[in-house]
Amino acid sequence: MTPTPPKIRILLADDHTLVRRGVRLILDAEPDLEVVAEAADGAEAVAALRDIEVDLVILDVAMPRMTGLQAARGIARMRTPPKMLMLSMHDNEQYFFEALKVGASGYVLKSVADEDLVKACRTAIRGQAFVYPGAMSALVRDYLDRLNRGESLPRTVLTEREDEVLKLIAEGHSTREIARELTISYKTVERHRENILAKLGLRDRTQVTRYAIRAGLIEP
Amino acid sequence: MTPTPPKIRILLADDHTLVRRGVRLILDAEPDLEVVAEAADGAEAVAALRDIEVDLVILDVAMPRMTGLQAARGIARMRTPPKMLMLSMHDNEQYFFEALKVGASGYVLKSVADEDLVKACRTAIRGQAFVYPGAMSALVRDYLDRLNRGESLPRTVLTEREDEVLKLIAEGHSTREIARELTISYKTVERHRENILAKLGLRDRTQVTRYAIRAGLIEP
DNA sequence: ATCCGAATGGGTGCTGCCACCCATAAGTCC
DNA sequence: GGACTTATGGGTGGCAGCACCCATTCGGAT
Repeated sequence: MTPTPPKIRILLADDHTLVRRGVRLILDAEPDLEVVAEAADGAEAVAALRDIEVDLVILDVAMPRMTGLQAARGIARMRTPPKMLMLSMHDNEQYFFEALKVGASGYVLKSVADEDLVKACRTAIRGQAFVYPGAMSALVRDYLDRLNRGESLPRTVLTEREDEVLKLIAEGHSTREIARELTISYKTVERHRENILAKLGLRDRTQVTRYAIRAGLIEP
Repeated sequence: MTPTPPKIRILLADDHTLVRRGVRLILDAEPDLEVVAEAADGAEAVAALRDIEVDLVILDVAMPRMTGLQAARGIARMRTPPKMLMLSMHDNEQYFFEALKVGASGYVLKSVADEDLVKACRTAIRGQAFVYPGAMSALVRDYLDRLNRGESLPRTVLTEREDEVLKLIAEGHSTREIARELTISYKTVERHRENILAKLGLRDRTQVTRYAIRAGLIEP
């Protein structure tokens, strides 16, 4: 009897039972992959990592209590963090960038085919970045090219001040209110807002709100 | 050899491959249930119903092109509509009421346990309403009580048209875009928006966005 | 027959948002 | 020392959002 090679140990975090079923079904069918634990939210996933050792964490981007992105930030700060693969419902560039920013090795959609999910796992384990196929925009391609050439880019898009203003905008405050809150001029807030919209490629406050919620910066 | 009883024929509509995997895995394991077709969005589901005959349609509430709720409205208008079971990611009253309003027999969360999903299917086929367990708020309980006493529904605050406008506003579309989308006047959209703000007690589009996300009407 | 709600559309005016233009002080990087 | 970024602030103009006002049509309920 030949000894089987060690399998890639996977922690699966998603709040939807049905999704966990589907993913587990696909991964456990592979000879080199094994789902060794499941978590129903981000906090649970982080807690589980303190008890068991895994090679790869598959995180749903949007989960209650602690979103996948928030969890990923925490996991990335561990001493020997496992690889991370973000699972998302949204074919969305902003999300994708957020995921890479927090240290994920890949980003796959819940609408992916089986083989792509398996491929993403193996790619992530090898330490390479995986892009969900079929939806790779020029923006994403550029980003990955730079990444592969070793260029540093993880510069946070927004400055600290812009982050503050972003949050206040997303919380529904008017420009005037924000100015009062930060004790700066109305015009300065407008300037920050302009920069935020330009940098994130958004059009107005409504989109800022959705962005901030997606990114886990504020609660809905 | 005893003849097997006819299985309940199910159409499964969800845009996420992984969810379809999970649901099919669970249902096909039951002796009396059989997933005979799948669809990746609402339009596909409606189209499929023209070709094949099913007893039950399981619809994801949020799908591209045509949402599950929209599809359900269309299906309900068929000559002999199949039973409908809405599948949602959100433990959310607004969604639940919407589902019942369009004629669904049940509403289950994607986080349900296997048995509950199976139970929901069988309950729907018997023509009874199914409420996802564990998340039945007082509001829902009241509603079902009234329903069982034969009283008419307390009607959701917003009209169908207002719901449409609400979603489009929350998705970041401008008044002009919405007018074009719905092929109505700019002023009419403004009127709907005014009514929405008044009815929900909101002040502007930003708050509408957060409300819609909180209510689970749109994805962040 | 009447009344009401829902959907449609118009007018007017205020205010806020957003896109351009401009500048300066302080800090960092090379 | 210059180049660059960040944070600060001003001006101007256009258009959108929002709050009021108004009306018509249609269908269902009383």
